Amino acid sequence: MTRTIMHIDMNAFFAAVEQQSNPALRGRPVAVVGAQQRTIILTSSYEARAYGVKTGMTLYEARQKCPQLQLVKANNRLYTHVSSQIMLIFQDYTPLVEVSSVDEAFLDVSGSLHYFGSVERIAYLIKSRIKSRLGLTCSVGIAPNKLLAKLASDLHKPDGLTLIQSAEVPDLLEDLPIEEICGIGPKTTQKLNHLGVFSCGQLGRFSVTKLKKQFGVIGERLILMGRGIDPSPVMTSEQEAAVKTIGHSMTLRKDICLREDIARFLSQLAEMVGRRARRHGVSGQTVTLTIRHNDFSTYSRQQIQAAPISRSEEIYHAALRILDGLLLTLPIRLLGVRLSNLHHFCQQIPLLPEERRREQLTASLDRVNDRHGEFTVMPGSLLSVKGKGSHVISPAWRPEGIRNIGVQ
DNA sequence: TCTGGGGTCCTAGGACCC
DNA sequence: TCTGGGGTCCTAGGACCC
Repeated sequence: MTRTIMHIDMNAFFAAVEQQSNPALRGRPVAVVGAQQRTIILTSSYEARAYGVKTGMTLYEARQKCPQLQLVKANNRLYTHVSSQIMLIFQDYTPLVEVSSVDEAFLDVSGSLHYFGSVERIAYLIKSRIKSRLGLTCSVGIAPNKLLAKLASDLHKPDGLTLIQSAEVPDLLEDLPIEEICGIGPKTTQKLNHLGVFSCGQLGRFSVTKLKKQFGVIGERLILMGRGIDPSPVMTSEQEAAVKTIGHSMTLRKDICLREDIARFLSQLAEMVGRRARRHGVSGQTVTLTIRHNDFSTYSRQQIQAAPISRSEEIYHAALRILDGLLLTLPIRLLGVRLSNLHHFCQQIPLLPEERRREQLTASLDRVNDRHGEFTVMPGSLLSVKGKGSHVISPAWRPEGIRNIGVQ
């Protein structure tokens, strides 16, 4: 059966939200940056993009490109709040909503087409509601599957609406560069180019055997990608697999060397991880310590615990044991603590339909929050203890207000 | 005062067991 | 006077995404 999948991608989301909440920023080159000292460009407005400012750039680089760039520190509470309002709008058009990130979602509208007349009508309604209620634009892609819907939403930005019909897929893909496909990154592109594959058309016709030899399991998927085939369903938060790892890491304001400094940060990271694990109702048996040195060399070491743990002190001590087994020679720039091998230790089964719906919403918002690291760490500078000069990591940031949003 | 943070999935190699 | 082979688990790292 032919499906109708919609991918909705908010345009320059963080920057657009900032411009919306502060009119002085409208029409100007704006970049949203992390709250930490050592940060990068998280998102930039279209005005800033015109100067070449891009996600991932250092502040220095961005300022070189655009000296009058307005830098705004990320206001995660605001973005999550706006995001949740957008996700609620989607629910009015289909229950099959997959929240894939804070500013993106897939909708399977196959079953609701007849209520609204056409898929274009649904797209129009969604776009105009987001625009009038929140003042934001989005790009909508419509196609028979997620892969193509995602591709479609990328074709026209900002404020785009792109429909890909099954019949036009071969023509569209024939000359499309492979790197346009979600899932084919720089390394894979490079390897494929080396094999003489540059377009999706070429990829779709390439020898499966050769691709499997070079890429393993991915090889088969690559062929399908080249042909625009993707049977994966739109997964609601209910259907989605349980979280598999919970971790926090942070680039420190200054590089550190002393064990007591390292230990202090580890205890804070362990607390953040533990708190989140307990909130999820899970404990984990594997603890991983990640270290990045000032030369950017990065490595991780893990240890299996005798039994699953979720208490912060236990996670902390596990991380410390790993640390004490290492020979450190360089200053440390980043520390990370991760809990995996997770087991559920309690189950809640909401019974009432209302409760159930609320649970579902909470779960998707949790994902919105949890998937984005920049939402979880507050600036150490804001919380540092006066006089002591210590860097203090905040508790995992959580939008308290979110749970109070009416579900109507 | 150059380079974030949250994840998922896959793989290669080694340990270990039968 | 020789050196199997399958399976599973674990570890560390890499590719990729937002």
